[in-house]
Amino acid sequence: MVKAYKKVQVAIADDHTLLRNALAKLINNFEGYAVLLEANNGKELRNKIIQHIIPDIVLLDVNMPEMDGYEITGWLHKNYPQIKVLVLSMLSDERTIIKMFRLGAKGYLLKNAEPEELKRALDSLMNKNVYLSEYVSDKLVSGLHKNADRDMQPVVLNEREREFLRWACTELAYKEIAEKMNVSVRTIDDYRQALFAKLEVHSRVGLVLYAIKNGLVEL
Amino acid sequence: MVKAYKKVQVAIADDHTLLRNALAKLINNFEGYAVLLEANNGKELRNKIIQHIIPDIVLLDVNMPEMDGYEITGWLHKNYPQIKVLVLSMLSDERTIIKMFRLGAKGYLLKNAEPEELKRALDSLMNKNVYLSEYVSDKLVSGLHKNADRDMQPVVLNEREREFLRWACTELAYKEIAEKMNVSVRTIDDYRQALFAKLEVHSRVGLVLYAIKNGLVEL
DNA sequence: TAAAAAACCTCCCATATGGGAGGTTTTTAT
DNA sequence: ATAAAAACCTCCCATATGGGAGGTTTTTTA
Repeated sequence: MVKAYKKVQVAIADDHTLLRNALAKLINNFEGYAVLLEANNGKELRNKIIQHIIPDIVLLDVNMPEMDGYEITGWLHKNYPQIKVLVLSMLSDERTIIKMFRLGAKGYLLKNAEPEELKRALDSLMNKNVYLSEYVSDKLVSGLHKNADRDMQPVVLNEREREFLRWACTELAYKEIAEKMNVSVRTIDDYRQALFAKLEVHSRVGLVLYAIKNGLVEL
Repeated sequence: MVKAYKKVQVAIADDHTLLRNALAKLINNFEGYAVLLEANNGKELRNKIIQHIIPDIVLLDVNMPEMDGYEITGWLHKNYPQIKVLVLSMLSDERTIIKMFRLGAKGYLLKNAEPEELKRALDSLMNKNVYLSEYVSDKLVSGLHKNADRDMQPVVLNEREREFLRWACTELAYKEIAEKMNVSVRTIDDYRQALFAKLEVHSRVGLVLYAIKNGLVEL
């Protein structure tokens, strides 16, 4: 605390209070870093930044209520491009990783990383403006290889499709879903086919998995 | 560090290294508590305890690879009943909570709790041998109300059923799963029926939802 | 205002899924 | 040693699901 140089200011946004606080402690113990602010979700983070509490680095959970990691990353990239976003996630799928980098993230860290890796990531972000673990680099490269186009533009669902998707994550048969949504079973078939195409799945289980992975349903 | 009295020895088992380490820091900062050991999963924790590294309290994640929270809690309760288990979970469904308490857990904490609540929980565990947050008490009571019998005895799946359940959370058809598991489709039907009965669902979507809610599959 | 797309529909068909009645063999527990 | 259970199987049947060809009506957008 008697250091003369200015510490790197870190912001943490994560709705898991326990993890967030613990992370803050961890980071405050890192040489040269200090936690400037903590937020429960993207909206809270944005509000504080708007009030001129400007961190150098934002440590961000992908899945948050109110304003998730995607939104806030996009907003930061647009309005405060100098703030470096380090994504902290439990998910290790290509899509999420690629999506976050496209939105402007500078690094991606899995939640089961070692604390040393977090330190390395922060250092790398300050020195080289980017952090890529071997694991993430692999995912990025192989991901870019595959579908240069489709994976890049985020999937957009309309309200009707989202509603159907939520019902699909239910033990109701399509016939029953049709009744719930006041349409014929055939229309449900159309929703299903549209979603199958958009989400690149071919079964109801695929729909359920997508919906859960992307937080479109409550568990 | 110059305290005269003996600190309460805490063990942490969680596969999220970052959270685990951070939690350790947090707890080491609590007056009167010290982290004795950290483990990546239940099996690792068990091995250390067998080697006579005996904590007073175990802080346990429900969802871990190798040996999950359920197994290790049952094992601890049977072999080291004096060790108090505090469950740390992201899930807040009645079933999980009730299951853990039946298996011998002494407290249940959500991962988005405040650090203060963790401190309170630890204190309560040492003083009163139990910790119930208001939230968890509610869930317990309402849960007990409903199905006094079935919900109480924890659902036990065997290895074959768990394997099938993991495949069920896949876009593979049962026929393909049968090939993967080297059994006939009819045998798969048996697994399915057994699971439908045990988990009280009646569709594949129900299986998927259960598996995800209970952390039996990786997302 | 014309074209496109979104929202809804009918009829058809193959395969997947869920459910029931029965059976053998191997493993586990008493 | 014997009973129970777990693990595996055959055959049958009804419904659910996934996929295709085609159509009307309303809303959006160029």
